[in-house]
Amino acid sequence: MARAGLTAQRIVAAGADLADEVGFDRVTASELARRFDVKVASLYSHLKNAHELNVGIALLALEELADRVSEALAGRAGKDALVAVANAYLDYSREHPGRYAATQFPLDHETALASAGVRHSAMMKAILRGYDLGEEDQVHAVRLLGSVFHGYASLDASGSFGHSAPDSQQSWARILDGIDTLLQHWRQ
Amino acid sequence: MARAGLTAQRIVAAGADLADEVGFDRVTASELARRFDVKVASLYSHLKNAHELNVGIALLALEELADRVSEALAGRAGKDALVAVANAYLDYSREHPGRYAATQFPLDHETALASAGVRHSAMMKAILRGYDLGEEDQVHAVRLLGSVFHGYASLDASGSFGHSAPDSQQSWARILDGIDTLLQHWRQ
DNA sequence: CAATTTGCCTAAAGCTATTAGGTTTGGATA
DNA sequence: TATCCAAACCTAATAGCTTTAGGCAAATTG
Repeated sequence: MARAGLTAQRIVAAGADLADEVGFDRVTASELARRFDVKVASLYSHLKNAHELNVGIALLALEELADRVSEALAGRAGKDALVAVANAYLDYSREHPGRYAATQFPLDHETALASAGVRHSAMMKAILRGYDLGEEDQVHAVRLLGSVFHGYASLDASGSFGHSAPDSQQSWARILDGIDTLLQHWRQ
Repeated sequence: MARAGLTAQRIVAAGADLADEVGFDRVTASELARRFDVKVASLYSHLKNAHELNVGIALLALEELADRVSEALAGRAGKDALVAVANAYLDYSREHPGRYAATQFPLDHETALASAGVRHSAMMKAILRGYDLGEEDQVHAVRLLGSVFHGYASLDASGSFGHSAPDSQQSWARILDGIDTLLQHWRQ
């Protein structure tokens, strides 16, 4: 019989698609095998185990998201940059809920250092160039941005902002206004 | 043989403890059965299925957390209230990571309405009494608070703020200062 | 103390993950 | 072109988790 042409890459990519369809936590090697019309064991020639599959999806998602953020950040500064990056995160989490969930998958230190997570930190700091913050305040501000972006995306995805007026988009705009103002006046 | 004295309540409570030990996503009926020294099938006389177990843990955690927040909020206003509530969330997520993760478990609309989630919304709004916000801005502000509290707790738990200086606690204080200021000047 | 309900058990089927070892296939090489 | 070999895929088997069905024993109740 013809070969399926499996690759760690292709399996991980299919896993990412599956995650967006059914949720990151429901990605199983069995289902992927079914989709490739292949026996489950065959996947294990390409992946050490299910954990490695999850890590792969996480890394893929972090890269994709970093690319989008990078694109959003290019040629922008100050509030423009803030809003563009914030929307890049929120849009990604909405378009790719499974992939976005994967970005939260805990990576061991070494893997994390080699991941696009590093680019994410750098880009968060880059946003702050438009605001005048000291070295230490930058760290605090990056943590605030991370919390707001991730927290909002997470609650938005879980439907917490569901069907109560005013709609989520308005709150998001208002919150970003607020964060912008806050960053401008960060120094007491 | 003597009976174990199982109850839906007891099983859910044990599940919550297990969640804190090994993570919410690794809570299994099998492990709980082992802990009660009982066969797995026996649990199914008390719980419809594994999903119901997860929902139970989520509801338990939401109640506990609401109690803590309520306690923190009592007799406080303005920034005092903000900080106390924020710390209630963060402390709970640190002391009970599994339970905290459970609070994020998606509940169907009906269950959510009957849950302590309602108290949480109310208490968030209560924080804002100390700040002078219009009806609509309150919704936006509640969403901001939710995002920051949850986002920070989530990233803190995942170790994102891990071992890089300055430590997480300082950022948290600084962020709450910022949010307080922001709420004071929310009206343009 | 008998009757009935309730609690827990045995048994079984259907998933998923993982490992070990065998066979086929397709491309490289002689 | 014939052969070889490594990679790709398979069969088979073990083990754990979930869920259902039906049975026996312990508690409760009259």
